[in-house]
Amino acid sequence: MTSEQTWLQQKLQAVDRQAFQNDLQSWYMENHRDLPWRQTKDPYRVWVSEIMLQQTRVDTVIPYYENFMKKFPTMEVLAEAPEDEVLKAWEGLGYYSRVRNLQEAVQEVVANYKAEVPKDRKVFRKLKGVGPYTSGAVISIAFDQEEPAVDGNVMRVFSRICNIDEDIGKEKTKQLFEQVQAQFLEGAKPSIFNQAIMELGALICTPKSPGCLLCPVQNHCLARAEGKEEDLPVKSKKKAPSKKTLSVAVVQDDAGRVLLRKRPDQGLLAGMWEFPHVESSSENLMNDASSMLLKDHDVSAEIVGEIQYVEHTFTHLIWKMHVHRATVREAPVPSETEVWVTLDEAALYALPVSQQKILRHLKGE
DNA sequence: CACTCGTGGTA
DNA sequence: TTACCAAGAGT
Repeated sequence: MTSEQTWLQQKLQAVDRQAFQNDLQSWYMENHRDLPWRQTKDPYRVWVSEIMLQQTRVDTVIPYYENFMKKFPTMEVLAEAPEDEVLKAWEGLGYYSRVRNLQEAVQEVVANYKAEVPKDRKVFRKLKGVGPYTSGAVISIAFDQEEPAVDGNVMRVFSRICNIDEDIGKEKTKQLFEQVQAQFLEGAKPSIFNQAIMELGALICTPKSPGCLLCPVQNHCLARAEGKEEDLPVKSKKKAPSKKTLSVAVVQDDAGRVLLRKRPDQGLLAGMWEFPHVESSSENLMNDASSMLLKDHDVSAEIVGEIQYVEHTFTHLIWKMHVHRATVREAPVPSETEVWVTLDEAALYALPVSQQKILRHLKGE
């Protein structure tokens, strides 16, 4: 036995895991929220909910989930849906690769697994967008298998319960907590237990000022016993987002239609639609927009001037957008990645929030 | 490992 | 206003 395993065993032996299970599961049965995806064990629905919930709040997800399941009630329907329609259903939810990967994975399941979600975690794990957490979550919740599913809640709760001060930002730490959770899972009701840990993290064992006085497992908590609950989990700080100055062109033809283009299918905002823009220095905004339009869209336009300034912050990036109006007499022929549309029609395309800010401003003028 | 990849809520 | 956060995965 390695020293690491010995260290872990000491941590685990300090907690009565049997009693912990009982107290936690009883609490969950009495106190859990009645969320839409908890009304079913359909693995497809559980899967969709887990993808949506990645890095996203429950309150945000609920309306998207309802709409998505209404539009794509089965894996067959989602598999055959046009990608633009799927992206539109995800508009505003962020991390758009999630839904592109989900559709690709669902297509794979329909084609190669008789439209049934694989019950083997390792098989399910191979699908696009299904990582260490999601594989365990869907398999344990939908199929009630004893598999760990380590998310931020799980690491926060167990770091406090077991007084573990490893940096939860590290990949290796996540693997450590998979071992911890696997130990706690033994003899539990997997579907209940895993959801209960996450529910506890969401409602009681919160990042800031945890509700220890209301906690069903406060008597099992090593951090609480030492008054260290506010100091855990340990998490390294993220670096500040970098800034980019963009020159944006709202190109309008004689009929009042504007040019939208589709972003590449890789990288930031993949597959979403946008007003054409180019990274620019703040001194050459007009010229850079003009040459971008000519080079990328074969459009010779007259840039009239700046009509809006918008800042939009991503997780790791800040766009400082200088929006210009430009006019052309006759719109060129559209392509796969270019459309000329009225402002009302523009709303039918999947637009990220940054572009919705611009569109709203145009409509308000 | 470190970085990319969104958005809206909160202190 | 800044900073951090919320059921992570891909590269």
